[in-house]
Formats: sequence, structure tokens, C-alpha cells
Amino acid sequence: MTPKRKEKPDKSTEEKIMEAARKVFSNKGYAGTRTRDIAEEAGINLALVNYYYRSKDKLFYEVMQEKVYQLFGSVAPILINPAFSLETKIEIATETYIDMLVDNPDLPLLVFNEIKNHPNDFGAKMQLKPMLLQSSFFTQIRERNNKVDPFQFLLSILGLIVFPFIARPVISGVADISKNEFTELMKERKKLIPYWVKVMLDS
Amino acid sequence: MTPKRKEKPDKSTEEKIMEAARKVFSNKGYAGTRTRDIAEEAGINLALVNYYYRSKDKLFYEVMQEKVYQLFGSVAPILINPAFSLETKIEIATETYIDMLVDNPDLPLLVFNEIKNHPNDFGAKMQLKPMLLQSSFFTQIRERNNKVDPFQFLLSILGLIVFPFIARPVISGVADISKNEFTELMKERKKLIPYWVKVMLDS
DNA sequence: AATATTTTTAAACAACTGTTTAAAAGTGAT
DNA sequence: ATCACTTTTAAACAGTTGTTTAAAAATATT
Repeated sequence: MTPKRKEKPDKSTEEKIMEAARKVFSNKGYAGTRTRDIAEEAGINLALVNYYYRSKDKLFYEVMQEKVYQLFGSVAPILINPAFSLETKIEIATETYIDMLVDNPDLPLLVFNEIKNHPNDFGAKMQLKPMLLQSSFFTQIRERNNKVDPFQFLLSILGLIVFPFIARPVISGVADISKNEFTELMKERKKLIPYWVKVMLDS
Repeated sequence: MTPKRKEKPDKSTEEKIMEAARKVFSNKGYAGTRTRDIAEEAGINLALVNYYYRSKDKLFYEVMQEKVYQLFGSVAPILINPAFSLETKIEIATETYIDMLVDNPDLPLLVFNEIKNHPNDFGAKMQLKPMLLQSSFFTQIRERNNKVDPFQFLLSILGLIVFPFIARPVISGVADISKNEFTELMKERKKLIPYWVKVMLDS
């Protein structure tokens, strides 16, 4: 009864389920999502979710693999790349990250929340600490200003970039800012943040 | 059958449930929490949860009222207070906020996530935008540096302070930093952030 | 066309979840 | 001690949830 997938039997419905899962899991999180929500969103029969993905857990795990990579995989290469100067790193990383987050504003809240709820499940297992310490990003910071702790600095840049997207539901509700206004604010930050970050570095 | 609470009948169990609810909801969120979890954590019979709080919804709402106030009510008064200079505001707010977050590291992730999942439920309804615009915090920023958008500035300070606590599950997992090490990093930030923020203001 | 294989469907299952019930136990007033 | 009332308990209820089943439909193979 399990689908034998020697080739690609019917990519269409399998992908429909995957897309629906991405959407519903992003909106409601793991615990808040019912397999029936996914089936409905995909416009397919409930049993097909289990037919193609075995279980809600497995499907969620596959979605999260993507999401975690999307959140961390897009900036890390830029910061690690020794070909970029420190300032170039900051400019490109900020621009890239904000562009990605404008397209996926729910991504950080989803990933941070689900990693908290399922620790050890989505961690890239690898020892990232030594990699970080030896990265060109860290060495370039130390060269530029040895009073600055590179890790604190990294946390700060990420906070400047990512936090507004996490707080977005509150920002919209409390300061009643429309979706477009929010996007405009974030685009402004593509120039603001590198500017401020450089000032922080030279202090 | 509903508890008549002319006086305080038995504050003990009612408070036991409340404390358990705070803990379990904070750990697992609304959708991930079962009323049986709360009863077990409180060490009381399952039916007592409904006896004292009517429903899971009502109990959750009461917990969230507290949590939202804890997250926003602690800093807002400082930033609004016209008696404090801009620099004093920043120093005290940072210190106060980080101290509170060290004691309640799960608070921001819980509140932002649940507000996203239940919009309009916990919003303070009031029009905060005009209040913000006329606050002494905003006017002081404009006086000090009229090139800086006060709202972008506020978002940035909050990001610097709050983001590490939201990313904590990832920081602990990826960079394998212990709970104590994390707390030490956050305490360092009580001096780092006001310093950096002032530099940003004078740029 | 006949057969085998894969995909889809409606229905059902068993476990779980929030809530209620009715009786028992506890508490305080008279 | 009796009575009225509150609190606690074990059990049950009704609806939900992830998953499975067996048959039907669709597709591919010969």
C-alpha cells in the first residue's frame, strides 16, 4: 500500500501536499495544524497525506528542513566568504536577508518557535562554534575593532534585521501599520542597518 | 455548579492551577498544551481546571493578559516618562528589560507567537500610534537627531534587546552555549546596547 | 483488450481532548 | 450534630485527530 516511487509517479499531488503543508505549518505551527487542514488547503483527499508522507511528523520534518535552511542558509555563505570585505559582507547580507524576509515574513517566528518546541530535531548537529570563531567574518571584526566581541556583534546585526519580522503581528496590531507600510519600513532598513552597524564598529 | 466566589474560597488550588498554566502555556504554547498537562503540573484533579476557570480558552486568556503586560508594561512607562533624559531612558529601559528577560526568557517568543495566532484577542485595542508619536521618547529623539526616524530607532533598540532571547533555543543548540553563559552574554549587553545606541544617535 | 500497478476515495478506527456529571468529601455556621 | 454549601473526585461524554482500510478509479504494461 505504500507508494513505490521508482520514478516520479505523480509529482503533482505530492507537490500540492508539500505546498499546502508549507503554508499551513507556517501559519499555525505544528501543534495547531491538523492533517485535515493540509488536505483541504491542497484540495486533495485526507488519506493522501499519509499515502505520500507516511505521517504528519515526517511531513513536518521535511518542511522544517527547508525552512531552517531558508533562514540560516541564505546569509551564512555571505558572512563566511573571505572574498568579501567586512563592509561588503554587512551590506550584502542585510540586503539579501531583508529581501528574503519580506517574501517570507513568518519564517523566523516559525523556525525559532518550532526549534524551541522540538530541540535536537532540526539542529544541523555540526559544531558551529569553532566554524564561527575561525570565520572571516569574525577575524575581520577583530581586525577592525578588537574591543568588539564578534559574537555580540553578530547577535546585534541579526536582531536589527530579524526582530521586526518577529514582532510584525504586534506592530500591525498595536501601531496599526498596513502590510505595505511595513514592507516599506523594512526596505528603509536595508540602508539604515549597514549604516548604523558601521558606526557601531568604529566606536 | 460554578464556584461562587463571594470571598476567597480556597486560594491555594486556584493559584496552583494558575501557576501551572503559566508554566505549561509558556513551554508549549496554546495549541500544544492539554488541560491534562496543566492539571498534572498543578497536582490536582482534571475537572478542577474547568471548575475554577470555566474553559481552557478563558484560562489561557487570563495567562496571556499577564504575559502581554509583563512584556510591554515594564518598559513603556520608562520610555514615556518625560522626567528622564533620552540617555537615561535608554540606560534604564535596557537594564530593566534585560533583567526581566533573563528571568523570563520564554516570554517574547510566547507572546509574539500567540498574538500572531490569535490576533485582536490580546491587543490593548487603544490607538497607540498617536501616543507613541507624542511621547517624550519620540520628541527627545527628534531633538537630538532629526535625521533619525524615531520608530525605526525604537524597533532597533527592541531588536538589540529582545532578539537574543527569541533566538536562544537556536543559540544554545547551534553554538552550544550553556544557560549560564547565555545569561552572562545578556548581562554584558546591558552596557553594550546603550553604548551602541548612543553612537547610532550621534551619527 | 486484458492485466497489473498505482493513485484516489469514503469510511472507519482507536486514541486523544476539552468539558460535564453526579456523587463523595470537606468546611463552616447554627 | 445537623445542615447548607463548597470543593474534590472518578467516570463518562461528545467531538476531534492522526492514521488505516478496503474498494474503486485511473494509469501503465503486456
